[in-house]
Amino acid sequence: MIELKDLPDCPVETTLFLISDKWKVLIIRDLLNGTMRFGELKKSITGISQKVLTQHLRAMEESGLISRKVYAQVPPKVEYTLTETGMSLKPVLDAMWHWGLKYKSNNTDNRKTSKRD
Amino acid sequence: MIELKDLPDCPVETTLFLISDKWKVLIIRDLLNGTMRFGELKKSITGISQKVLTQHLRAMEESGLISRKVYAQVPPKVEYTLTETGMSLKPVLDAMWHWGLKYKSNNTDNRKTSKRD
DNA sequence: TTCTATAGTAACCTATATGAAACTATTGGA
DNA sequence: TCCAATAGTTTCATATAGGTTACTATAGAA
Repeated sequence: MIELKDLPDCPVETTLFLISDKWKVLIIRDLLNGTMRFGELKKSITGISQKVLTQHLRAMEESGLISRKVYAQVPPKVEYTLTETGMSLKPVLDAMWHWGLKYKSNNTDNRKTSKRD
Repeated sequence: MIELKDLPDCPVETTLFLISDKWKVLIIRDLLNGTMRFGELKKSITGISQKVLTQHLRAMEESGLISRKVYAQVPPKVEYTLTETGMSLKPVLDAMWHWGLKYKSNNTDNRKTSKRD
């Protein structure tokens, strides 16, 4: 379990400590829409390898962002769900969503009105 | 200059494309309080090396997040300031700030009420 | 009996990020 | 004359992240 003393003083850094990672943010983005199985995550997150996905899921479980539920069946079925803590990251992701949209639309506008290329 | 076609479809990924990086976020955190000189940033961001700071500042200039102003004097004086685009990341950083605070306080509470260690 | 599906793990290799240290330019001051 | 100060750049070494492939378990279906 992560301990308080391991966390940076600055709250922004604390957040970065837990999710300053492209893959983790993308996992959260997907799980915000609900529980997913391992294979679904792998399909959904373009470019992630099985190893890296597993590593990040383990780390996020460790820091209390997601929970892992194993079904005792064959072939295996494992479901990942955001914990309340993980869910509470929604405002962060929302802010990123809005900013990303705006950045792209600004880029478009600049291109239209720009005098040089 | 970064072009629209280089950006991912998902707005969250677009944001990550530009700031999914601990150092960049910390630079933005500092510059949200106003213009800073190179040396001030270096002092303020614990653990960053000169080389890495320079690299990230260059990249952020490239993506239009910050502007760089060189004063023609010796010893050199270079100031970095968030552009409007960079400034518009404040809601993202704010959300991270709040979340970081909450995560830490939850961690404290859990520790107090937890039955096992 | 052999294949399929799923969620991994393990070993090995490569790529990327970062760190450390030396070096640069230039002016004013001791 | 030589040093301090600032904002770098360059080179080389290392650390961390990620990629690839092979391997595992096991119930049920063909």
